[in-house]
Amino acid sequence: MTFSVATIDAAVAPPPMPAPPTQAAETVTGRCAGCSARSKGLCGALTAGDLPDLSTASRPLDLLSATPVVMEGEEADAVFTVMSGMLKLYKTLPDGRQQITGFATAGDVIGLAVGSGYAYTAETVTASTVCRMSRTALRRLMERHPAVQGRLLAMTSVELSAAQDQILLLGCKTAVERVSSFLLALSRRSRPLADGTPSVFLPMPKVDIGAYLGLRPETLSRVLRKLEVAGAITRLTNDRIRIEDPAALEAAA
Amino acid sequence: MTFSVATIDAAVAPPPMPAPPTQAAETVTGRCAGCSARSKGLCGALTAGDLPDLSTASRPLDLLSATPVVMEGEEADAVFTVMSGMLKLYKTLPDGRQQITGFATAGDVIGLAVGSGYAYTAETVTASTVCRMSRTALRRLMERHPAVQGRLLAMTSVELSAAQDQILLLGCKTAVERVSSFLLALSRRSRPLADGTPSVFLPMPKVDIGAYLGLRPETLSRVLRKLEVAGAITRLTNDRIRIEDPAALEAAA
DNA sequence: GGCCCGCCCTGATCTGGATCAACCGGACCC
DNA sequence: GGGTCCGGTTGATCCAGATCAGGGCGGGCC
Repeated sequence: MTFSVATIDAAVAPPPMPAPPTQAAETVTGRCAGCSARSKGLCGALTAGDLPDLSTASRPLDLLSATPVVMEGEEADAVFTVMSGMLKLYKTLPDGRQQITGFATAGDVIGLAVGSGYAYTAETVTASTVCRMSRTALRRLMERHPAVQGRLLAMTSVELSAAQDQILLLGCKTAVERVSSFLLALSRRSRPLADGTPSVFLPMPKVDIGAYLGLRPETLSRVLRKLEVAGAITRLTNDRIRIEDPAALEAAA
Repeated sequence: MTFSVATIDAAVAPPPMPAPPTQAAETVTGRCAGCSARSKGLCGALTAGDLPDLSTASRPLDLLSATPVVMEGEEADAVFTVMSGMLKLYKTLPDGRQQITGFATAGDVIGLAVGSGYAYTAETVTASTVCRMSRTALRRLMERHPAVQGRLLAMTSVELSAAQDQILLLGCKTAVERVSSFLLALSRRSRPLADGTPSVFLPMPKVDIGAYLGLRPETLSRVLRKLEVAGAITRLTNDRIRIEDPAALEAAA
């Protein structure tokens, strides 16, 4: 079952990125140099002089939305760094119920596996660009550059901490508390609007946000309405919310 | 606020372990050599020749039950390896609600922190022995023995995977599914009874199991009764359950 | 244009687990 | 012994959120 890779290849957004019009030498050493996620994720652990190692080890992929990247249980033969866009990571129960364990954005690394199989499915929610690196290439990179292993440990630790926060959210909090916590967490990671008020961008469908927070979409909708009536938020468009009263959300979370 | 360490010192089970009656040289190099958790946790990454490094970096502590070891938010100046006993790790909301994020047993490392403060509180549920290592000693050990960092990464990855399983449990599963999953997970990590049937040991109070599974103790009690009536389990004592029908639990999980 | 389909919202009803309350039995202390 | 305390269990009731049902709207396609 190598469905995921086949799917990725099939879903590469046309046109499949023509060769850059610069010199041929640029194509390998320069690809990573100009990468927007260059300073994030694993790559941030390397200096400019190490860029050739990185460029030869990885390959960028442009993906349409709703494209699976890794599938839970499949042979984990590669990791992916998100360069742009957003992916959802989720686990599925035998009867089809799904729990989204996280959303990945630029700089996040997906596909790190403990055993041989991926622990979750990852699928784009918007058109995205990811950078593929085979597991063996990652291992080589770690051996040659110990800082990469350190970075990997730091990133995994941050993810573990986030997962424990999510356990607290799912185990203890009410619907209003969950949504408030979620909006606050997102707002801390996004730029405020031109007028300075914080806002959050929600490109994923409401059913996915619900699946992340352990709520049905109907409940999410009702909670958002309640927060709006209370004056804590304003729904600008379907996928953007302005935080009117961060303190109120903080109190509700 | 160094409440945790002060508490630990105060709670060391008397008598405070008299100096071993062997040669003085043994006291440093030999302590780790005879450790029952020697092959587990961080220490398993080191060979016998490295034992002096380990012995000088760490110090064992005997603790009574209900003793806090690390406190959420406190300055994270040390990590602890569990040698024996069991601890509960939990997070607390401002209003006092608590979510247990995990139980730690022999070989587990607690107190790894992303920032400067511990991410959770850890407290013994039974009398336990833990081995304290300062953060700086751990850093030195990692620099001198790169394998320790690799082991740390592997352990953190396993914990992350477990945390994601718990997110799935809390976000999707019903009470019966949660309890069944919990019993199965525990039974996989424990020895079967003399007659070969699997069993689980539950030294922690029911309210703690509930706080781990996102259930009230009343609900846990009712679910256990239901599983017993269904013939899937037998309650031998208050703290030991025999798994009569693993397949039934599997189906219910 | 008109149709369809997916997403979202809202209202009505249902229900799994929480909450409230009472009781039991063992450990501990006086 | 008798009391108290604490953990566990059971029963009765409640309620937050799930489920069921219907309707609106925008975007893609014929």
